[in-house]
Amino acid sequence: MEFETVEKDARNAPTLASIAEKVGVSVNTVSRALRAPNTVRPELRRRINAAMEELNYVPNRLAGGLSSTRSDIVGVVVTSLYYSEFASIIDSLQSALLERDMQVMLANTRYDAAQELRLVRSLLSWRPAAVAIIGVDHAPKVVELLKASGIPIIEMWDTGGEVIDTAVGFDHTAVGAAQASQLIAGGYRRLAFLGSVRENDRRAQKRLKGLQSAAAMAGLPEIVTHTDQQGGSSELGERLAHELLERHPHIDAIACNSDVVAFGVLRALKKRGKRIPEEIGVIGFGDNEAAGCVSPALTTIRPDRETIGRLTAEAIFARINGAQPSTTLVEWKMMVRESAIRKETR
Amino acid sequence: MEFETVEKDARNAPTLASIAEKVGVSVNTVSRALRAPNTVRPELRRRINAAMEELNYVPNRLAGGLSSTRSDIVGVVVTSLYYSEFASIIDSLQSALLERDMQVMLANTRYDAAQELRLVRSLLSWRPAAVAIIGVDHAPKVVELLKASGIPIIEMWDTGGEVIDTAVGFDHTAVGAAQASQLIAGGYRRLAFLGSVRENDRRAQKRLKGLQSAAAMAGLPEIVTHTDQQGGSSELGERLAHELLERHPHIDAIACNSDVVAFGVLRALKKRGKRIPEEIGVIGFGDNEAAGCVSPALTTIRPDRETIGRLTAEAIFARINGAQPSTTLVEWKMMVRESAIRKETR
DNA sequence: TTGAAAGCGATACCAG
DNA sequence: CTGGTATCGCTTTCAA
Repeated sequence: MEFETVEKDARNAPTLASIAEKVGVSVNTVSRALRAPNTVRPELRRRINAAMEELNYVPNRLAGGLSSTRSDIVGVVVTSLYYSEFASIIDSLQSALLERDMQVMLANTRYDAAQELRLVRSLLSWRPAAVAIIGVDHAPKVVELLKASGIPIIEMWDTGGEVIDTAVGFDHTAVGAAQASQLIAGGYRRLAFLGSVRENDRRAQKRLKGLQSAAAMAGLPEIVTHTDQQGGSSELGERLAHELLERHPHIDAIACNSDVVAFGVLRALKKRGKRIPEEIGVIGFGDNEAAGCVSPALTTIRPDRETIGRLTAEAIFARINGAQPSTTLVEWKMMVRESAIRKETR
Repeated sequence: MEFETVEKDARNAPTLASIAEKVGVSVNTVSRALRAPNTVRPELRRRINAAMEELNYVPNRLAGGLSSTRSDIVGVVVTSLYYSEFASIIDSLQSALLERDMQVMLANTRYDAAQELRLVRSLLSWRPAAVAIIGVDHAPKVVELLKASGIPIIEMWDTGGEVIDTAVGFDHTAVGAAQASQLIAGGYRRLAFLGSVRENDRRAQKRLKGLQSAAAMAGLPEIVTHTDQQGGSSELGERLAHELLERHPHIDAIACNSDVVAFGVLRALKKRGKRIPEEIGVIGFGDNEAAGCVSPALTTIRPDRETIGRLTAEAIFARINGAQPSTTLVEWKMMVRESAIRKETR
């Protein structure tokens, strides 16, 4: 007689085979009990489930993914995790993916193109079911890799230009134009654009372009821009605002590239004794959770992040089920608050 | 003579075998060229790299993970993605993990215990190299699963109590006590605690406990608490503050469970004509990016999130390399601003 | 320095 | 409804 001692250490997690053996059926049956329960006799199914419960069985999805050549991972690439810029997109995207038991694998490029390439490559090595990525402007190599992967690619947040596959976002040029219109309607004419604009932040560049075109069309003087590569923060906004007003004291409205920067701008203006919105107007972008809590309350633009996340998940499901690529425009809203209305507009 | 036509469609990504064949070596050699380059003749290595480049080879880490029984995935479990609460932890954790080419797989429980169990199980099915999870209070089943996994488990943000393996965080009871001390030092005596406190948010409960003990020790009257299960927002803060003052008009200081809620409290108080900080003081928790931008600027507590993320990554590396479990206390700082100093303290 | 062969833990197809 | 068997793409001994 022989004894077989099986060392069941932690790295020796139960497998389908363990539980098949325990129940006295084939591996195959156990696998089916998991994926297609009604192809297995109820009583057997019960015993199998009991065994899984008892052994604390956790399926190995690496194995599952390998053999089925798809992985239920969704690669998510964002350009920053600062503040709440994309958190709520990730939040809603993830919670929608949960319905299909898909996991988010997160990558953050920090607006670095080289990093983006590296991260995309890295994500693809997990054979994700889809990739959701911020922006529609990527290095050629990134586009090539994503296209070659053959999986659904959802570009989020921005739209327009060359879309790889499917896009869910909005037109940032229009947002910039809306900022201009709002300021003009508020009674301002000498506009400036200010904020943190990274080299690779094409969205910010589009917003600036929209702002400039709208100002030009309204016959306003050229827009003064004062930006910095450094990450957006209220400290940056404060510094930039001081510098801006030193050089261009005649400015009467400031469009900011983000709300957090705008917060700093408000602080700087108050320190300089400028009355907002009477002497100078301020508009932001993003609708930070505090935008309505600063004083004066900040007029800004609120992209519907929750919807972007949800529609991205839906686009992924649709594409996986064979739907055609598409581009979906998502709403944004002008949040009119106190900081940008000089005169009563009626 | 025979022709072999290999359909190279998207689902047919190049494998180690493809490039082995192309170069005319064994699969094995290619694999080593990738993982241990200096065990391969330089010239051969060059040809292999060239072939990989040409075919746009992306390794299949599902296969790699399966055969090596470890996966370079780090499961990260947070309780919320609202605002900036944990974004910066994720940010720094991820960027530190990148050095070892490890990926973050993200899960969000939204303070739901059942969801946490499901998500942890799901993460474990990817055979992660480690799991980093917010909090030290988990359902018994969650603890059992995490322990049984045999991988490093890093509990972040909180410390104390039963730690599964390793913890990187701070003592929330002490934070609550510090809020009390700060308010007392600011000249206030009739304190209230207000905010969004989910059933499963043990950290908030600890902070409240700390606040209560410190108040009791200082001989202050019992702390009035007014909380809600609903998610934290400035709207919630505003509503709760109004309700609180209706019922307890004598309150002279409010400790808030989060800055965003505090923002709403400030708004409510101003609407009610209360002068801050003269008539009533307010203190927050979290140091939201706008805390210094509201008026009056919010006194609050700033946990060092960036360090928590980085130390978590280091703890993961250390544990993988055989180091013992440990608990690391991370600093937090009282950010003294205008909202909580009634009298000059010297 | 290189290669052959045996897994890793599932899934898929085809019989029975 | 159930079970065998071949894969999936890579890592890992062990020889050569």
